[in-house]
Amino acid sequence: MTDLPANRPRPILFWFRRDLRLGDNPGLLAAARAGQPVIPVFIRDAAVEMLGAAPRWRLQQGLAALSEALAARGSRLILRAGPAAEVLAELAGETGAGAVHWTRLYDPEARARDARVSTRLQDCGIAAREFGGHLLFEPDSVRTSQGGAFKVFTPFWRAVQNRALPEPGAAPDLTAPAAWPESDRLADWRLDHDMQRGAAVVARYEQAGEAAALTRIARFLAADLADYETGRDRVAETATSGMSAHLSLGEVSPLTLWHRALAARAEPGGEAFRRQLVWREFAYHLMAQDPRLLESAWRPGWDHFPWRRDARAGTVLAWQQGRTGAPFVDAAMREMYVTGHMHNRARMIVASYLTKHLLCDWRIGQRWFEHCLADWDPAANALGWQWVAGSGPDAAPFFRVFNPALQAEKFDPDGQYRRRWIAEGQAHPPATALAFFDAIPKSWGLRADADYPAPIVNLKQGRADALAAYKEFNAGL
DNA sequence: TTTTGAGTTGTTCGA
DNA sequence: GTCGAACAACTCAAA
Repeated sequence: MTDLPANRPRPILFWFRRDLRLGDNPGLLAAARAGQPVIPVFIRDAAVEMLGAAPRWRLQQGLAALSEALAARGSRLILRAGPAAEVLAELAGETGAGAVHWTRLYDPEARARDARVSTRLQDCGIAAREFGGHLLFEPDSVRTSQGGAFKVFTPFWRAVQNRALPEPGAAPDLTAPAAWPESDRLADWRLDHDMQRGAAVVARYEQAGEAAALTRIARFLAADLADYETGRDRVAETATSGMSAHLSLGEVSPLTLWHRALAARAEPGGEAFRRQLVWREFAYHLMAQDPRLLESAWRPGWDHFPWRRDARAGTVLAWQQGRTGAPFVDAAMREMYVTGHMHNRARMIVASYLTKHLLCDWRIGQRWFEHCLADWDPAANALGWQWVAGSGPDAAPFFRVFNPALQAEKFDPDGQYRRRWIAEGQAHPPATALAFFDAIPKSWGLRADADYPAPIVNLKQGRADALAAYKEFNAGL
């Protein structure tokens, strides 16, 4: 950075990570308001390499949308690959940038990386500034009366439900630098590579980007919020907010959703929806408190639960491939494979089936979801699995075993959801059910015109076995 | 320090 | 069909 004009203002780098939006992005707004050119950058670093196939594909969609949104405002998204500290230091050198802004993240890998980046930048005389925006409440701002961290959801909810929150920030105008640095081409990154045959199928069902998020939430608020408490359980309907992937990549901020739900004045649904946003907060607070939430049982002793091992490997495969013979479970697993999403209630049912009827370690399910879910989020996924398995904070009691058949009667009474995703046995299966066979690897050897598989486990027996295993485990705890 | 009330989403069984 | 109880005890959070 020797030959830079001395009189030109030094640009600010804005490092996008899981905040792929222009509106209500405090770090971006601060950069724009500083009156200097802003250079938006996304880095393909180890955190991107570690993503599962579906979330990495979804990231590509999100980056494409962000890039387009920036271009529409006369800006650009600069793409670079490599370790973030090196890339940012280098980019600052090329552009003469004096500061880097980004939005704070909370998982242990991101925190360690961001600490390294800060140090490296400061060593180069570049300011590193971190902003909030991924959460409604910073983890250390929600405390019990004794100053500790909440471990039960309801008191956590009560502590925050009436808090005044700032209004979301506007999408800023971004001043372009005198010259743009080089950028990789998004298509060359091939972030869709691991999806193979599935990428084209999932693409039919996914709308990525900030504009899509705002359109969808507007529809949800107008049509489904008032009846959210019961509507969100009917699995064949599109009565949920559909915000999970948008939130995961930060295409919309939780603050924006919070305020729009309040403004909609649709109770009691509005409160139920805000509770769901706070569940996301709760997961992040627990992860920030103890990152081991992501990999081991939160409840002491539960890492020694007698999960079944290799003898039942075939059952895990059947679960993953949607051929357990329990129609609700199979429909849900196929929905996930085809769309990259699974209805919230269905997630509980397939998780209960895996951990209880099949007595498989919850981490097996956690990893498969990490591979398949476009909306994958480290904190929410870990908490969800531990909650169902019984090893988590505020978890469901172990004897609460979902019966897939009964759940289907209650929440898919006319069988629409099951018919939508299971082709076998239907004379004219819908395109959704057939799409599964286009998406799966050929090595699975499944055919739409085969017979629907027989149950791999008797529901009554599976439940009894799970309760017996739990009882024995609990006696020795 | 002790006490008290409560805790996302279920199922089954018997009256 | 409907309803309440049992399923287990334990930990959390506040008074």
